Amino acid sequence: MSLAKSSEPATSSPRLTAEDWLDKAETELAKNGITAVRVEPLAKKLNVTKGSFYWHYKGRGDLLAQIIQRWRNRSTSAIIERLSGASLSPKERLKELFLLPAKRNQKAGAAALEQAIRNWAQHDKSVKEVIDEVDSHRLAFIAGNFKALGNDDDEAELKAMRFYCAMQGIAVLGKPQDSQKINRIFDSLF
Amino acid sequence: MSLAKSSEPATSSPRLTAEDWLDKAETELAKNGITAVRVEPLAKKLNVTKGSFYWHYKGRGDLLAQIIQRWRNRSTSAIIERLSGASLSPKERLKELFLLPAKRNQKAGAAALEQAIRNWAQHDKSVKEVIDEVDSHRLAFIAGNFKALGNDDDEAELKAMRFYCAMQGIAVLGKPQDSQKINRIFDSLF
DNA sequence: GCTAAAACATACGGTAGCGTATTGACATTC
DNA sequence: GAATGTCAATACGCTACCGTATGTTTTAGC
Repeated sequence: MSLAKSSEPATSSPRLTAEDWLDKAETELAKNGITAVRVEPLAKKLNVTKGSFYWHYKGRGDLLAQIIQRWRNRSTSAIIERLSGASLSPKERLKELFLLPAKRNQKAGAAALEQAIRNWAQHDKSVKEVIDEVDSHRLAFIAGNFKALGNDDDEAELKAMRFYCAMQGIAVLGKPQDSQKINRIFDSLF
Repeated sequence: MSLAKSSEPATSSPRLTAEDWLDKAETELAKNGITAVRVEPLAKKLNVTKGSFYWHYKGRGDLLAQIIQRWRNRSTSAIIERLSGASLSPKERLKELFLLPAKRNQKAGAAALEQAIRNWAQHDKSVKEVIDEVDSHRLAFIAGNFKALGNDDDEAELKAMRFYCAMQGIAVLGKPQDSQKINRIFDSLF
């Protein structure tokens, strides 16, 4: 059986990769905040000892740095995907974006992850910079769509800000929120 | 000098009260999150040892419980104050509320405190309950003002939700944000 | 000024986590 | 099949923090 390429070790591979650690760390971050992503507890959840961790990473700080880096890349490229996601009108694009936090298609709480990172940024300046960058990126994207809908630059900027604030507000309130009311709020933002 | 009544020990009183611990804990919570409110570090910042703390409180959990309790009381009574703050039109009331996070009149970041608590609630169910209660309270207050402006129940509820989401969104983005733009957003929410 | 309570200090045992050093188990390559 | 590289286990020292137990000092009442 030399047709190896065992890219998927099914349930639990005997060996771990650096990404496995990142994934678990991300999950833990989303669930319990940045202070909960510790190497020894993570090791237990991965059924290994921290001896493994310190082979893949220089230390805890290294792991945290890579977490925020990966999130930054994904958050910006995710928008590009939607941008290139053709066959969508500007308003449809915005609706997709608006309903993201509510949707469950995301891998187990992308909204929770963002919340956790946003909170993390309150005590970490470098993380705050990443968030500001992502926010600017998103705002530019949203404003672009409002312009495509016929708004002038000034109006588009304002509506984009209002749109994004409402989005984040819904996420922060963190209630189930019947989707009907959310839809009506969406429609009232143009 | 028997004209005592030393209610204000000026800079640093020789003895501490339970409220002094609460204040410092609250400050620490707002600045660095709930995991940063630890008894020994707090003791250092208060220039005492934890021997003092364990006289005033049963333990760390006790302190945390009182923090959230005090915030709950203040957050609900604060609205009542504004309600009774007469000589204000409904719209003026809403504007006051809307601009709260931006204002610096609050004692060193009431917005940061709320953010920290909101995050804390993500890993603590009992805290989440308190937040939900406060949110409901505020939403009811906001909706009441929209009704006073002539909106029917349904419309008022929707606008209140949109208003509150925008508010929280602005707070969560946490940028300096020129107040002019915020004012325009406010005006567009009616 | 003696006393009891209030406010704080000191000292202790215990846990959890970080990071390092050393060694061990496979796997690959030659 | 011996060397090398990859991934992980074990053992260690260290720090931070919790909570308790037990002094010690300050304050107030009489």
